[in-house]
Amino acid sequence: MNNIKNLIDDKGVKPTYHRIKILEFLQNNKNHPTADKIYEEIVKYIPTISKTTVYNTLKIFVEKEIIEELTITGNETHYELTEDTGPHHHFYCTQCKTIFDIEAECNQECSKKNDIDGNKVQSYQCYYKGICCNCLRKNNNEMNN
Amino acid sequence: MNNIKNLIDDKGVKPTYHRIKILEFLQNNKNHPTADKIYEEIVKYIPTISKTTVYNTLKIFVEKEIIEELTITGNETHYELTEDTGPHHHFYCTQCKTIFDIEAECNQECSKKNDIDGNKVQSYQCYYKGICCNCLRKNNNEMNN
DNA sequence: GTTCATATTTGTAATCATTACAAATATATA
DNA sequence: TATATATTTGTAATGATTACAAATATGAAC
Repeated sequence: MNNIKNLIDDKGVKPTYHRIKILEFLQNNKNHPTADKIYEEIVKYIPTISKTTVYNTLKIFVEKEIIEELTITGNETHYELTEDTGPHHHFYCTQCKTIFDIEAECNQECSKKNDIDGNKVQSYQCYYKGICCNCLRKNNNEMNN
Repeated sequence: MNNIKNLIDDKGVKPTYHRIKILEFLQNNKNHPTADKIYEEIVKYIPTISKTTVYNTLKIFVEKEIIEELTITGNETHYELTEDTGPHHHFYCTQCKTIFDIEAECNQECSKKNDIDGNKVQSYQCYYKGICCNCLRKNNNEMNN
């Protein structure tokens, strides 16, 4: 709670109750939620919160690089904390729509560049799309029945 | 023209006039156009074409892996030919909204995997977001005036 | 060539995430 | 306490994409 407050404060963002709760949720949910998912969960605890506030807050957090946005699926943005856990890739399962982390065993150097060919880099993302192992197994079981 | 016809035919897609023109456009425009941009240009030559046809066609092409979709910006999908030019990254300028290729000097091996940790890979993308060198220069000039 | 089944295309309406915007509320400052 | 500023809220608008049914074209069988 307090470290979250400081995290926001340090970036020059006023740590309001709403903002703290949203960041807290992202810290406890590493499954790359969408704005809508965040709203659905937060509204259980803050019934008066509006979806616009969630969008506004997420936008501020992205600008301040407190969180990062993942644009993988094409129709909704997912969010994650700007982690201290080092660079990682993402896997998006087109069947169950889940996004999960993939250890980035290669291109560590790419992720650290803040300049490439004279262009100023603000963020770097890599993602795989495909069928996750859970769905593969499920599909296989259904085939054999 | 004929090679495009064959390219479509080989993938089991009937090479209709619309489909050939759409693929032809993508072959001549390497600037990662959106569905809307493709429609705008094609409709000049085929005034009766509908936007739905463009979307349908692009979807078929993606399924057959004739083209690839880039989901970078979060609010619209960009398309490019599944190139024979080897893997590359993309740079998205948040100021001028341009997408251009970046030579992939690292992680060549990642892009070739069709299995990662037991998950079946269908596509792989890496992108940078930031300010391109043209916009940087422009911004700099404006500052000095 | 005609008939029939199928594939493709079209146009319109719906969907859904996100944003715009102005009013309402809370917060901080004098 | 009064006033300015920041935050939050609710509603309406936007815009890319999809759903869907009707219209049209294509191809095979006769």
